[in-house]
Amino acid sequence: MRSATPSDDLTARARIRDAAVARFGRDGFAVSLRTIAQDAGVSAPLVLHHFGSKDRLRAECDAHVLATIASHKADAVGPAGADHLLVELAQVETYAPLVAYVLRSIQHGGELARTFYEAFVADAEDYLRAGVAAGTVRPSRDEAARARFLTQQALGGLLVSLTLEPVDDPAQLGARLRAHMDAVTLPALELYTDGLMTDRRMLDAYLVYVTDPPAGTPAADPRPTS
Amino acid sequence: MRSATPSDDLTARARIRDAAVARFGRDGFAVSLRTIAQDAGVSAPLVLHHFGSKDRLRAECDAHVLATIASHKADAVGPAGADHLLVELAQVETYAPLVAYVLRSIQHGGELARTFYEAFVADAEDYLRAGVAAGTVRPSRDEAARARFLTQQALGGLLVSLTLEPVDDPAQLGARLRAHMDAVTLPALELYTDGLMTDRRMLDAYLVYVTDPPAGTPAADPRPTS
DNA sequence: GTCTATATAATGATAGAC
DNA sequence: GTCTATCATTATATAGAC
Repeated sequence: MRSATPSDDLTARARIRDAAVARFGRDGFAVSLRTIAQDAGVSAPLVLHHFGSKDRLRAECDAHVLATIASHKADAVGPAGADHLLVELAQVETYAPLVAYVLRSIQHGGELARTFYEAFVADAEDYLRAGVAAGTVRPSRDEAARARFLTQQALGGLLVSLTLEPVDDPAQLGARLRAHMDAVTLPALELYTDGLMTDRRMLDAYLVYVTDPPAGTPAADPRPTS
Repeated sequence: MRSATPSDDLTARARIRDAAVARFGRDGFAVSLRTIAQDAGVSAPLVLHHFGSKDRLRAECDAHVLATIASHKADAVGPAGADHLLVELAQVETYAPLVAYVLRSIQHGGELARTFYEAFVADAEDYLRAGVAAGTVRPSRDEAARARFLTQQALGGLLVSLTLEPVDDPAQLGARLRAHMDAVTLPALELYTDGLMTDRRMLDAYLVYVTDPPAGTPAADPRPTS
């Protein structure tokens, strides 16, 4: 294994790839190849010599980020949901750019985003199932929908927070995400512990509605949309 | 009052503005002025003649969307949160492009996004306060943080869903958002009614931690981050 | 593998006729 | 107010020397 020190002691190809991951994550996918080349200390055409096109460069970044995070997932997995994993990973200086890239990816959509999202949903489902089995988590009438819902909201909340108040210095991403967790932990734990409502009327009304829909109204389909 | 039929019987300036709102909402803010001009049935330089620059055109779109939605908010306000308002508005054909624009705006960040977000948070705070006063909503240890949290998550969930599975035909935005609500209602109502946990241990542990933080650890600041 | 020089296409913006 | 013609800039991408 090599030292994890960035940019030193890497093939130009890898240096370009890392620079691209960092820039894409920092500024979005509209950054020019020139900027990336400059970051990597090479000329713009060399980027294309190695990767063929901007799209293929991005695809390679996707693959690299996916593989790297997947391989280090086992380490970081605590009692966590989708957002927790990202927040914890971002604390490690080496992984922060990858986390930024993942978040940019989800913000913009695309294949990698869906892949990560589905993996997060699957993780959540596992974690919730274990909780239900252990008796610490209440069962749901639709476990799959709940896992999807919780993941979507947690990830979305993180994204909204980060989009509306962007991180200027990439080195501060970890601190920024930690601040987000700090702001969110109390209301989240309150909600997860006691809920929001004082009675069951709304839930009961919905359950009646969904089993016996009023005429002319299509029955609500509890299948996931995304 | 004029008929609401789009594109007909409007000054060129207004037609351009509407075309820009629709295009920006549909394809994002990277669309070219030429495309917008074509949609409006005018030449590209005329767009600049009327608005000066692309940035000022976008600013005008922001202002128009904000004013229009604000003026029709009173109508649509039911027992709703941030997302509910947008979903309901998107059912009305005339407002769907404005909703798409707002969502794009939040996805990309910027001034309008923050303005809308803060308005949504304020609405949620009002609505929750009324619920607490009426005895239908449990009180929170930090009402402001809870309003922010719920708004952020609801809006973020909507955004993630829409980003990962984008709407192709703009006319279907309303149906798409309704499908999102359908997928989300059951788990949301379950969570809001019964919570997620079967005991209070995690919440109690956090409350102890936050009032008496372990040495060396900075006390968590429950202030909002965004 | 890496560069300089260049081709090509698209964008925001301007000039000036009508 | 609206157009056509055009400019300056920037983007991705290619050709070919070293």
